[in-house]
Amino acid sequence: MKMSAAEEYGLRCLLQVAQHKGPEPIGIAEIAEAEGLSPEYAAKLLRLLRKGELVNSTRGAKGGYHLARPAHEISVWSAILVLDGPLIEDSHCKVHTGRLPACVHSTACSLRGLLTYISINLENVLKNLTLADLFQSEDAVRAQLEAAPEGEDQGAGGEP
Amino acid sequence: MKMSAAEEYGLRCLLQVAQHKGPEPIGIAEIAEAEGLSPEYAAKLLRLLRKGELVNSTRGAKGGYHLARPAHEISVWSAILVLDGPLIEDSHCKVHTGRLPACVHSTACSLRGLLTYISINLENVLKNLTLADLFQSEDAVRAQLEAAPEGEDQGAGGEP
DNA sequence: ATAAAACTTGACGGATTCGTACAGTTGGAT
DNA sequence: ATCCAACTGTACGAATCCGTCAAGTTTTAT
Repeated sequence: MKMSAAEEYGLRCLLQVAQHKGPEPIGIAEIAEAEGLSPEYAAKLLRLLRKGELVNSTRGAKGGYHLARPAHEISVWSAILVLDGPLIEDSHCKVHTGRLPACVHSTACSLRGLLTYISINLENVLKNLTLADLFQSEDAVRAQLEAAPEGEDQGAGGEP
Repeated sequence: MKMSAAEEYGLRCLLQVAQHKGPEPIGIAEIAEAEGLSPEYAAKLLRLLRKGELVNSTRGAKGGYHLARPAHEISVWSAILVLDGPLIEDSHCKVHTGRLPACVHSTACSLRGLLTYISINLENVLKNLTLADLFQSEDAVRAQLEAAPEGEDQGAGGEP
């Protein structure tokens, strides 16, 4: 139950894009410098974000990245999904023939229920937290999260 | 944000120990067979659980493992901590000289606030879920978790 | 057209995790 | 006392993830 490097640094890069002011897109060099990453690594992460349709890229001179949607419409949850995939795969308990009612493992797979719930819980919490919210300070983020524990919509969109 | 193999299989092995009936401890061979793991791998995971003081071991003939405490006093959270360590390390944002108010990263480390909150949220949810609760079916586990969303004590102990 | 800036892609060592293998130690049963 | 079941610990190859590198492609500016 750890956050992967791709998630952490990918999220940081995404925040750099979101934070960038001005009509011109932000370049990889600038993002990499701001986060202390190599330009190549930043590029790799940005590519992930682009494939996840969280950012768009402009090529050529004066090119760079910009958000695909406004910051307050991009949820932290969607970024995590793009950067690291889902917490629990559909194939977690592989069904052999297609007619297996319980998990192949002996403990009747109460673990699957646990994992599913953890995933749903996390999704509910992070779906309503947007990039715009993360601009605030550390304390403000915690306050924000605690104010809307679950299933509440506070003006953000999140997933399309 | 994935569950590691050690967490998953370690939890399964722990459940096998908890589920075992009778005064005699359960052996590695039996646990491994039940979960479809190699005896050596099961032994490795059980050793972790032993070091975390979640199980005790009896050596010699007729030896094996038994829970260190009753199943309803061992929380899923404590097992996850033992098997995979904390979600966020204290050293996550390393402080260089000891007087740095903000994270060394440029985005003022709203990420740390995010991570801290995710960790606390998960802890609150899983602290009150015990091994005994996991014996139930998948649906029952979800119902149980949804019934006690946060910060409620329902008779379990968890950490010593 | 040409050059320069910027992104794209695949491939590559190094580190960590996964699962296995094997030698060593402990302790109950005969 | 001896044997054997059972746990303990280290060491190892395989797979995956991390981060880097170099070659390639696209686009703007001159």
